[in-house]
Amino acid sequence: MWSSSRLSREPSMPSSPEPIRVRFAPSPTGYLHIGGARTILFNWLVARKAGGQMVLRIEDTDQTRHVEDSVQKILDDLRWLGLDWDEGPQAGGDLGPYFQSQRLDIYNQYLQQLLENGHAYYALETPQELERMREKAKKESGGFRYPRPNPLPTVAQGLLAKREGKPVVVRCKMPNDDITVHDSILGDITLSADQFEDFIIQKSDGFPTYHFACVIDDALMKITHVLRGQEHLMNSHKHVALQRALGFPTPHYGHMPVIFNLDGSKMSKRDKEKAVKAGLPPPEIEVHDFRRAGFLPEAILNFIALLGWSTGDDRETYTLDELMQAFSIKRIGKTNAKFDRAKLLSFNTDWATRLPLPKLLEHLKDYATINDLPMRSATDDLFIRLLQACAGFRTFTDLQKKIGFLFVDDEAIEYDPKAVKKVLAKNDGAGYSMLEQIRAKLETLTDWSGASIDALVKALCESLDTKMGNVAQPIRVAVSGSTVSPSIGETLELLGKNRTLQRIDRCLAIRSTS
RNA sequence: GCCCCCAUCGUCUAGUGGCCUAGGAUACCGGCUUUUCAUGCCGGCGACAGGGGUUCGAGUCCCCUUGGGGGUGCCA
Repeated sequence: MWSSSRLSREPSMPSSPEPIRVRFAPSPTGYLHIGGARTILFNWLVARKAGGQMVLRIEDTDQTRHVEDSVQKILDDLRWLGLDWDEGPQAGGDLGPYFQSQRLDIYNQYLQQLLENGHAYYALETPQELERMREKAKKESGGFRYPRPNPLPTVAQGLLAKREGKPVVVRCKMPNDDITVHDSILGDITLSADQFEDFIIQKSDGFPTYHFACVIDDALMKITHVLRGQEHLMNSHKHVALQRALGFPTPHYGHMPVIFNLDGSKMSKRDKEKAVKAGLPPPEIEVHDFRRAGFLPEAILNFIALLGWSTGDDRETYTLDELMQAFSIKRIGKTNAKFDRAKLLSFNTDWATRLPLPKLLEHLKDYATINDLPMRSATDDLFIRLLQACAGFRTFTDLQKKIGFLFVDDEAIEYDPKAVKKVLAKNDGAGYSMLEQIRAKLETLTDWSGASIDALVKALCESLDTKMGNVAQPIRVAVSGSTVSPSIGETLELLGKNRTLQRIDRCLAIRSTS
């Protein structure tokens, strides 16, 4: 499952003294979001192309939002995508721990430093007080910016309040000068000092906020390049201020365009609940949704790589290895993109015909397993035959719809009323009569192979001077319950002679009792 | 409200002053292939948000307007 075809990697360039190190830092609040998948992809591509390292770090500083098992789920879907990491959970590394919740001592140490050198101070407002201030400011001027207390609470005062059990936070004292962030995608972004506010770096529960933990960890883990979503753009100035206060270098930043739904709304996992409530099928939002829906990781990766990045030529099909060769931060765009599932579908269809059989087999087994489908117990040989019989399929779900009848008991086949009416019952039961004729012929067939079944059907068509559909469709409906299955020879061969005849008999029997 | 970012077919995008009567992909429409569903092949429809500049010449540079997005959390 771990991408064994280790992508051909250039050995790291001996000429560059500073190896490129990137990170992906999800917070464990659920499954891996498709936008997060693109974030790690771009980071991964940068690292792998340069022979650098990929760090995976878990940002679990919000105890209230922590979701059980989500780290496991995120890692599992990352592996399924074929994206690996050199340091982090399950990979080890010298610069850990890689869970922020296990790094509290480290954060506290730097916090002391900032408190001592005056770059940070204790703030004593309660959340309720802040809320009131915010509301008041909103009414009066439309926006709230935390006013720095004058004089600042002393460290002694802060400590005392803490001991008394009051909610005390630590805030970063922002500089009085403008800050310019050099963004490799957007260019220089300058924010004037009057836009800054002294933001919280340690919460009253003793945990660091995202900004603080992120800046310290990026520095300590020697991260050189930070590619993240544009929603973080305004955070960079805070991060740069913190880096300066702490004496850390600033990594290279790049803020990527954001991915939205086709209607312009945010792609949110809540979209799924909303759709269900409206009686609609839930849309795929998280990587796991796509996995469960029968998409191929190669197609997903290829598709999301093209959301906000392109090479400039007309080529659209890339393997992960090819993406790595072609990738360049310089060619990341600035424009937000909408996620078009129809186009993903076409990529998937393409990859379904392009991927070598063993890969397809691996993915199909994964699909059958995570969906707990009856076909999951099939042998590799059978899976391969199914894949071949369904050539041209778009997703594994389409394949499942096409051959699912093979894994249902003969007595449990449900007949689609529409199919029965159209193919069997119409014209005074012409289809049933045809079925009786063909059943007799099939029974005498000794060589039960797709080719000879097809030949038999063809011969019957010719002798009756009728179209293939008039013969094949009644059989198809009789054995599968629907009008869709692989070619008729293939369908019957896969089912086997006994089951074929049994199903035809049952179909005819049901007719006479209704 | 304030601050920041963005702006080419419905969608993803190519395009960095003349190669653009704007290219590709997808979607859609039509045709062909076909024993079902798909696939595949051929053809068609379809965009430079608006207004000012700059220039011999603007999708490409500048300004304004409009539109979209983001930030303004003891979330990340």
